[in-house]
Amino acid sequence: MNEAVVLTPERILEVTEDVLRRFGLAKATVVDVARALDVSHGSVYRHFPSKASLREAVAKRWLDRISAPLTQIAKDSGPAPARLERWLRTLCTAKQKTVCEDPEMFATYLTLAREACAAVRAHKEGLIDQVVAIISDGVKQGVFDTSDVRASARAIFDATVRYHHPAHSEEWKDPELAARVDALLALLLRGIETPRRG
Amino acid sequence: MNEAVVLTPERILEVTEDVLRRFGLAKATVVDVARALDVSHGSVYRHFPSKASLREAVAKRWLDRISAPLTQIAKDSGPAPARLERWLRTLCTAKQKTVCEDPEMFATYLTLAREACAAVRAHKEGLIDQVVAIISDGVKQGVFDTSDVRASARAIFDATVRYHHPAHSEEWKDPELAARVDALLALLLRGIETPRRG
DNA sequence: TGACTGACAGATATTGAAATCTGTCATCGA
DNA sequence: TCGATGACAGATTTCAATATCTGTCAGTCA
Repeated sequence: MNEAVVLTPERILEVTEDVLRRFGLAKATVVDVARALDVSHGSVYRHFPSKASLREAVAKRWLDRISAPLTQIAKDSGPAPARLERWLRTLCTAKQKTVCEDPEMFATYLTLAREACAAVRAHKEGLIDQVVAIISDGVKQGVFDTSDVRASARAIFDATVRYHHPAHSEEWKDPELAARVDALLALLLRGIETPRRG
Repeated sequence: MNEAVVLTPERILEVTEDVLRRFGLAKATVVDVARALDVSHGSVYRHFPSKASLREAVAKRWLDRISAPLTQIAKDSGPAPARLERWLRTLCTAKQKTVCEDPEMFATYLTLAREACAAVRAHKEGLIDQVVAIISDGVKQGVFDTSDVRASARAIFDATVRYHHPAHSEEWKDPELAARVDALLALLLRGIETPRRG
């Protein structure tokens, strides 16, 4: 039966993603996951208290994979405006790449995320914190001008929502997408940068 | 039968909205509409070629009701920045008011709009045109600074999407909503306004 | 002892037959 | 003549019986 490999939550999650990819969200059952792991479905319940919590964990893993490269940019040093722009572009491209390369899996993750709204909330809060970090740096560097860093961070995050929120993924096929993102980012950076004399 | 009132598309649409409100989107049938009008359902098909086209017409009516007050603001004269802000606030509040006062009907309109994507596209184009008009005025008045009026109009429309696109209506319950809209609009206006010396 | 199993009850999903609805059109009546 | 009607075929939805799944737990085995 069990091929001498220990059953860990991590291994269950990997196989679950596989099963979701093969069967689709609607058809994938806990029994399928257990079968793919070559254990009884009772064993899966030893690590996850419910199917919902298993789904939530898959959603969380996906959100964490999105966050990882962004955290790096937020921690970097260097001019804040370029970093803010790179951070926003990385966020948008990450989502747009998934939907483009694997639309079915994107739809699956989207549904899972909708169910795991607490995890999504935490994910968003984490992202806002990163924008706060970059903008704070910018204020220290004298290149950003704002009286409320957190409010500005949220405003910039909200303003770009159309290009990273899955609800708008249908509109990412637009051939003018890149130009529109450029225009939006330029506008936002102008809105937060310290006016240069001249 | 017919109470001496002529059967017009307009009257059908009014009654259809009524039927949708009473029965809900899923249950409302063409037969229900015909019954409410006291005619046979064949008569309804004399004015609308299909149920889909009837639904589309209801969606269009709703979108037009949203547009109407905005068109007025776009046509007004006066300082462009204040007008742009008022236009955006009116757009956001119109949507937020519907979802707050009649969430079921809002959900109905939302589904109808999703089906009538051509009508929605035209609606959006019309709205962008209005923003273009306001920004053009601003450029003439010397208060707005942009090299591409249409790109700026789209950027501003996109940037506020979170506060007027129905996909985000769940997030409009946030008690800090007003403050967040204020911060966003301030940022956007700063981004497009001609820098003042000082 | 402690991870795993598999039988079980209740919840959920599937299925196919029956009912209803959509869209058409020959016919009616003003 | 021309809008309205209502019977009809095919598409869609409903509903209830049936099958499958979720989550539990007493019992097994290393």
